[in-house]
Amino acid sequence: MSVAPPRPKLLPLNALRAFEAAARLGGFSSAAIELGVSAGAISAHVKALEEDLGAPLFDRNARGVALTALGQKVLPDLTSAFDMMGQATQTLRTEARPQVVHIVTLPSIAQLWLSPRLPELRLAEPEIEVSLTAEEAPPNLKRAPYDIYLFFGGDLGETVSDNVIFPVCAPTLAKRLKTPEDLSSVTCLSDSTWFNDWQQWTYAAMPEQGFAPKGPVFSLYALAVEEALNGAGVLMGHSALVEPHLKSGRLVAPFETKVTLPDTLNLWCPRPLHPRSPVERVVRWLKGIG
Amino acid sequence: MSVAPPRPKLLPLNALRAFEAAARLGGFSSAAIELGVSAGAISAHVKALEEDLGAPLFDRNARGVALTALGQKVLPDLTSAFDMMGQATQTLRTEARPQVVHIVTLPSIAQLWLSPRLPELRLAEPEIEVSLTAEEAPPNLKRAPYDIYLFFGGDLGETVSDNVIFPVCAPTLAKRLKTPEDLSSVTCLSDSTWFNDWQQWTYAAMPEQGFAPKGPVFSLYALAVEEALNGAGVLMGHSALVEPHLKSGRLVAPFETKVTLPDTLNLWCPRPLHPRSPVERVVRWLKGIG
DNA sequence: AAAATAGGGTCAGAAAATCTGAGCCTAATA
DNA sequence: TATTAGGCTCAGATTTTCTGACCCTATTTT
Repeated sequence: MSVAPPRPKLLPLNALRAFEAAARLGGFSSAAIELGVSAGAISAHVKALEEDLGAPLFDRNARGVALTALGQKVLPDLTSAFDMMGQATQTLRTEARPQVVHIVTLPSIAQLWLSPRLPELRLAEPEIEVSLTAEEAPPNLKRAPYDIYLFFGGDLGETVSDNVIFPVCAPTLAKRLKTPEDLSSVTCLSDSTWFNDWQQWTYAAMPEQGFAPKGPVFSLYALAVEEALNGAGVLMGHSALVEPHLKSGRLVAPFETKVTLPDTLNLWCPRPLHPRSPVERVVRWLKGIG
Repeated sequence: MSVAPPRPKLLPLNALRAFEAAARLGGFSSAAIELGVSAGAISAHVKALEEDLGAPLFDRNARGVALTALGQKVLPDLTSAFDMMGQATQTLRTEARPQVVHIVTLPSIAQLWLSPRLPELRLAEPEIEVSLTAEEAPPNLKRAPYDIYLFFGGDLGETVSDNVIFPVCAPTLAKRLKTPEDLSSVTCLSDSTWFNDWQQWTYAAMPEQGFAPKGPVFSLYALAVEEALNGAGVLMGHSALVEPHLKSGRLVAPFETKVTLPDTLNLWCPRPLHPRSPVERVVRWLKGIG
């Protein structure tokens, strides 16, 4: 027996959160993404926690980390605690400003689909405030402070819009495109996260030929749309996202073939919808415009 | 409807903890004590939280703060969440180092009662490590990382030692004290938190006379004991705390009258005791020496 | 009525925490 | 043999948090 140093401090909440995320997601880098910090920050938090405790929580391998028995034992409780905390803070936020509806979606949807339609909502529901956040991937449902998630694919939620793709371009460029095979002679604009779109469509339009798009790759779909409007090349259009430009005639679809992707645009809400609540009203409106 | 600024950040955990403590304890200063920071820190945390939320959590009055309806609504959930978190972290700590037993008690008990007896425990249970923390008041049971609480009074737990008080002093000084009335002619040492002891005892020893002790007041009982050993005055001795000195003869009790206070030294454990666990073994030992 | 007390607010400066970014390491894969 | 994925470390920068001193207001006490 010995007398340990006095004053066992409480464990730091932020370090616990880092550990919980790393343990739940199975790695420091995933945790870093979820919490929006660098992996080094997670590593430091976990290390601090382990030093506080005097026992390791992870076994480190070159290929990643694995929970120790200790880590496995406490993870479920810790996760529940943080879930509960997330629930409570969400309630707090909702009660504090009930008129604000927090939507999170892809940057492209935010900019090309939702944003142009918001004035209409503003007219229909003047007392509702929409907070719109763009994320490349849907954040943790139980933790993040959003009321409405709008992403392609996933099992949750219900379809708001089909995901139909087909090439589009400026009218001037369209004159040079008679058949799909002509695509190999022009610049093809791509979005980095949807690079496969070209494969998908050309497989349907000209199944007997391989096709590799030649042209710049954009990290933001909206940038690619901008370039297409400028006549810089042919873009694989997503129906929901290019529809306004098709209507206005600034973009045209040179080919007949359209491919419907299985990953539709889905809407889901982590919390129950109260009838006539602002969230419910926005959801209803979103379903209506899909 | 309007589009609010993007990226609603998660609410800061530490600010939530500050708010929860302030709300539960009914004031910023109490929260500051519980969390071991200054009141200004709590104030800042709550303010930050309110700004994040865009709604007040407290109504400020000159005499203190009162929860708003919003604050009242979310407090129970938040408290549960933090309780759960405390529970989880406690499990974590216990599992990480099962051989460590965390005891929290008054500085006087730690120094004068427990510390001298620890070598005995060290012999009896060599593989147990005791972490001993001194606090003026018992910390929040559900949150603080202690296994054993040892304080005077309170409704919880069970008595480990009676609380009997009577004047003590160095033998040389004792010669000048024949009757309790002689106390008015000598220096009376007091402990600031137990200042009433003199009242209690003199009421029993000489009920017909008022008595106000003249002499220095110490913030630490152990300091007062030290002074008494030096012959600097008469101290109101607590049986458990001066017993070793009485045995060794370095202090003597000049009067017969002893007063048993209702606030006994109580031991309690916030968590269930597992048979033969380190905590259970230390508890058994503590009860044995009381 | 004046003084003392209790509880908060605010501010500047100080201290501590946290984060990043670059480079290193290891094992698995190509 | 590269390359990749995943982590580690460290220094330095940034942000958060804390303190301590001061002010303010309403009770309570004198």
